Amino acid sequence: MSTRKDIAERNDRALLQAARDVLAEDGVHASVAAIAARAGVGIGSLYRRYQTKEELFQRLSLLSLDHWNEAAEQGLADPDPWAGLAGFVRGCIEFGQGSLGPIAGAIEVTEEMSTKSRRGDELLDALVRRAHESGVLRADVTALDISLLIEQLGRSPVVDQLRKQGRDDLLPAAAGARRRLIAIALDGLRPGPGPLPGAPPDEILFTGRWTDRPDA
Amino acid sequence: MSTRKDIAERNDRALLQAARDVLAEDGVHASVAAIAARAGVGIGSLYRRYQTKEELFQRLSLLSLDHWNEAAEQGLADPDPWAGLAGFVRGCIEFGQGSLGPIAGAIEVTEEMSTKSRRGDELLDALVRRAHESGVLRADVTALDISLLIEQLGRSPVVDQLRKQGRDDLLPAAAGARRRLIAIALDGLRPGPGPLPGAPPDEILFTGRWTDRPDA
DNA sequence: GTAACACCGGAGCGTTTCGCTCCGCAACTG
DNA sequence: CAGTTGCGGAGCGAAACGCTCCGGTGTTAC
Repeated sequence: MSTRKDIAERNDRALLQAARDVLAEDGVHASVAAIAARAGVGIGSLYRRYQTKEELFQRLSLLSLDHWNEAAEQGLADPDPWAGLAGFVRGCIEFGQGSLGPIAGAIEVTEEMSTKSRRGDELLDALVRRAHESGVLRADVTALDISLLIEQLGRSPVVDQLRKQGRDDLLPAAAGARRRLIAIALDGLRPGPGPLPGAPPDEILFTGRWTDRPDA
Repeated sequence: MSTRKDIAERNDRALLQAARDVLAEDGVHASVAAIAARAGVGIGSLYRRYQTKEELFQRLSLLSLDHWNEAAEQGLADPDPWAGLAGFVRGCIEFGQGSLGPIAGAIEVTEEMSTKSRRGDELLDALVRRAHESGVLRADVTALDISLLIEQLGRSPVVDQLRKQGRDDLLPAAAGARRRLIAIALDGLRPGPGPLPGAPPDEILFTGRWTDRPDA
C-alpha cells in the first residue's frame, strides 16, 4: 500500500486527462508546460513518465482507441440495435474522441495503433450493419459517416473555449447544451428523412490523415 | 480603372479569406506570417492595411456578422419557413462562421460589432419563431440551440486538417462528406423525434465568451 | 531517531516562432 | 525620365517552445 505508487498513478491519470483537455483547446500547439500545469503536476514528473511529447501523445492515442473499441463492444452487447449504436456514438463524443484529430499526422503511428484502429473499424461496421438490418438507421448512412460525425461532434467549441477562459461556472450549462446538439444529430440518423446529398464518403478521408502523403 | 486599386482590393479579399482559413486551422495561434503567405501577399502589405493583428480580426468579425445578417434576411425572404431557416443554417456553416470562435475573448469587442450581433440575434429569433409557428421545426429547439449548432458545425476538422497537410486532392471529397453531416443535423431539427434532453441553453453561453469575466 | 533514498516541482537552457518595423525595388503617372 | 505609390520580405526584440537538471520534501530501512 505504498502511498508513493498511488500518487504516481493518480498523477499519470491526471496527466492523460489534462493532455486530452489541452489538446482540445490548443490543437497541435498544445504545450507540454500547459498540460503539466493543468494536471497540477510538475514538468519534471511528466518527463519522468514520458521521455518525449510524442510518446505522451502516442499513449493518449492508444487509450482513445481502447475506449473506442470498448464502447463499440458494449454497444454490440446491447440487445437493442439502435440503443447500442446511439450509446456508442454518445459515449465516443462525450469521451472526446475528436480531440485527437489535431495530432493526426503529427505523431508516428505505431503498429499497435493501426492494429487497434483496424479492430475499431470492424466493430463499428458490425454495429452499423446490425442497425441497418433492423431498419433503425437510415439506409443511406455509412459507417464512415458515423466516424466523421463522432469526430465532428467530439470537440465542443463552446466547452473548450469556456474552459480556456476559466469560466468554470458556465461549464455545466455548456455540457447540457452540447448534449442537446448530440441528441439532434442522433435523431437525424433515424430513418425517415430524405436521402443524403452526394455519394457516400471515401474511407481515405478517415485514414489518409494519419499517414504520410503517398506522393509529392 | 487604375490597376493599382484593383490589385489592392484583390489583395484585401485574399487576406480576409486567408485569415479565415488559417484561423480555422490554427485557432488562436494563427500567425500573421501564415495568413500573409496563404494569401500570397507580403507581410508588409498586410500591415499597411491593418495596423495590428487585432484590427484584422475585428474586421473579419464584422464581415462575418454582416454575412450572418444577410443570410438571415435572405432566409426570411424565402416564403417557405423551413427552407428559409435551413438555407440560413447551411449558408452560415459553409461560410465558416465557426472559425471565429477561437478569437472570442482574444480581441476587443467594438460598439459596431455588438450592434450587429444584436441585430443578428433578432433576425434569427424571427426565423425560428416563424418556423415554430408553421410547425416545421421541432418545438423544443430554441434559437440558441441553432446558434450553437452553427458554431459546432461551422468548423470541419477533416477539411481543416487535410488543408493543413496539403492534401488538396481530398478536399472535394471532404466537403461532400461534410455536407452529408449537415444534412443529418438539419433532419434532426425537423419535428417528430422525442424531446431534447435537459433545459434549453442559457443565452450567456453564446454572449459570455466575448466579454470579460464579470468577476474574479 | 536518523541516514539513505525516491520522487516531486519548477527554474533555466538553447532554440524556435512570434508580432511588427523598415527599406530596397518594381510598376504606374505626368 | 524623375516622382510617387505600394509591393515583398529580411530582420528586430520579445515571447514561447521542448526539454534538462537540481534543490527540496516526504517515505523507507534500520
